[in-house]
Order: sequence, then structure tokens, then C-alpha cells
Amino acid sequence: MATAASNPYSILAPSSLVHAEAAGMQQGSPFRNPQKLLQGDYLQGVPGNGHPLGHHWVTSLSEGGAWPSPLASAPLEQPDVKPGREDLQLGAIIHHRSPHVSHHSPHGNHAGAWGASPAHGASQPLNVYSQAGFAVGGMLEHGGLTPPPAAAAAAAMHPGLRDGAEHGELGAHHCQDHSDEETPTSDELEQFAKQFKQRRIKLGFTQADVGLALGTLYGNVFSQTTICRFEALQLSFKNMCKLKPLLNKWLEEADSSTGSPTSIDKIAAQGRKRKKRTSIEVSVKGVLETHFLKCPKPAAQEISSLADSLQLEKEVVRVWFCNRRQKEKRMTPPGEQQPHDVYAHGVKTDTGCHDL
DNA sequence: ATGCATGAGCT
DNA sequence: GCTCATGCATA
Repeated sequence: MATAASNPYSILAPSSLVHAEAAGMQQGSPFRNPQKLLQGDYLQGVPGNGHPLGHHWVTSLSEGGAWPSPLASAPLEQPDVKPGREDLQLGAIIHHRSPHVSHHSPHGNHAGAWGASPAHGASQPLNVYSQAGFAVGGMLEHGGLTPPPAAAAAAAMHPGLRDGAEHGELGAHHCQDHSDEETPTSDELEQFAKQFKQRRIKLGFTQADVGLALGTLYGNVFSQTTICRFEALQLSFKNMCKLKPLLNKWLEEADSSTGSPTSIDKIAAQGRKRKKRTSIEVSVKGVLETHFLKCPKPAAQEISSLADSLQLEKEVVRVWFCNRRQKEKRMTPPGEQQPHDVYAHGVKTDTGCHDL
């Protein structure tokens, strides 16, 4: 029955070296730091780190939790300050304006849109998402590293098509610098994600290609998963904001160098001593779901007993809850993508859901 | 496209 | 132990 429970840590094929960390660390370490800056300590005081490639993406998003709940949509956010922005010296076609800092918050509450609390049903009907992404007609799908002739032609013919939708952020400067530097609104992100996907497909690149390219171009590798989630708006608002500039640059790169070797390299895959993915049965999932609705944050003891009754490892259950919570915080407003039942888990009963 | 998992950083 | 960003493995 318990698939993974039977084989706790089935070793994967040892044929490949287990130097998985190598690839992950080379880009993981230097880029792990900025994360904290985003979360708590903004480097507002930092004059400007002269790191070789240690560009900081200060997407100053200051939400207490994840979404600004209607209860506590605190306007306590810090001023959107971008010290030096992400001045990448990738010798690409970066056109940035004066990197001066401006203390002004354009939006009262940037992440407000995502604050669609399922409890209140205040989910503002955003646009439809990736489901319509294939409207462009996926004719070129060859996972190619080199742009196919068709794609190249298509790309070459629309040098100015990139403003097809509405992102006057590349060249427009109606305001001061109200563009990718500033915290985009949910709508902007939505727009961008959609546009990005379309262009990406037209250019004949797969999500994996993009992720790889980001690595070779900017030193930040991303997986297909992440690109996918970006396009589908399945990342947190903050995360979306962080990735947007990079993807935007990639778009420009791919756009300009249509036909030129986009310097895409293949980095060797790596073997990882990863625990085999536990496959939780649907029935068990149902139980977990039920518990989650009652108490999204069960105590350790609860997890233990739950795991015990479900014949699962405690860790598995714990992780399940973590992931479940994370899923709740995704950008995709509930009800838009998956018309599932409107389960109303009212306010965060984070401190009162124990019936043991 | 997603489910389960890892790991850094924070509390 | 949690959150959050991210990805391997898989449906």
C-alpha cells in the first residue's frame, strides 16, 4: 500500500555521480542572500554592493504574511526603495535609466490584488490565465536550443511587436520610473506573464530553455517548473516580481538575437540523493484535506498522530501541510483556474483548531 | 502541469 | 518548525 513507506530512501541509479550539489550551489549560494533582504531586512541603507554579479533584486515587497488579508491590509509597507536596482553587466541590451532612488510609493497596496481572501469571496475576477496560452498556435515545439527558421522569421518580422499588448515600461517613461523597477501590480504581472508565454512559444523556446538561458545569461538558472509556474502565475507575488525583470531581459535578448547564437549552454544534469516522491493515495489526501480545512497549521503532535493514523511518515505529513499552505498563497486566485468547490475556511484560525 | 521534497533564513 | 523559493520526478 504505502508505496514510499515501504522504500524509505530508494537509492537512485548510482550510475551518475551524486555530485548534485555542485550545480545547485554554484548559483544557489550567491543568490540565496538577496532573499532575506526581500523578506525582512531591506538593504535600504546599503550604498551599493559592488559584487561581480551580485545584483540585488530589491523588489521591496513588504507584506506581513503573504497576501494582505482584508483584516490586516496593513499600509505599513516600507517605501519602495531601489538603491541601485539590478544593474546586470551582462553586456546585453540593458537600457536602464538613472539608478537614482526615489521615495515614493506609487501604489497604496501593491499586492492588494492577490489579497483575494477566499473567505470573503472578494476574489476580484482577474483575467483568464494560461489556459488560453495556446491561442497562438503551438506550431513550433521542438525544444530547440536554436530558434527554428519559422520562429526566427516570425521574430524577425516583429521587432516592434513586443508592445503588442501593453507594457509601456520598456521605453516609455511617462512617470518617473514606474516600470519593472517598481513593484508591478497584479495586473501588470498577469499581463506580462501572458505575453511572455506567447512570445516564448512564438520564438520556439521551451520553458526549460528559458530557465537554462537565464542561467547562462544572467547566472541564475531556473527550472522548467519555475518558468511554468511563472507563466501560470503560480508563484507568490513577491516571487513573481523578482522573476519578472529577468524574464523581461531574456525576452529582449531572445528578441534581438533572433538567429544569433543565444549562448545557450547545456549544463550537465545532476543526480541527487533525493527522497523518492511519496505518492499519497487519494483517499489519504482526502483526509489530509479535511484536516487542512479544519486546521491548516496543525501542531507537531497533531501531525504525529495524523501521520500515525494515516500510516505515513510524520515528515511527509508535515511537508504536505507546508506545501498545502504554500499552495494557498499562490497568486492564482481561487475560482479562476480550477473551479473547485468554494471551501470557506474563514479567517485564519491559526490559534484555535485543536480538538484533541 | 503539479505533487512532494530540499534547504536557507527567520522565529 | 515555519515560510518561501525552487526543483526533481511524475502524472
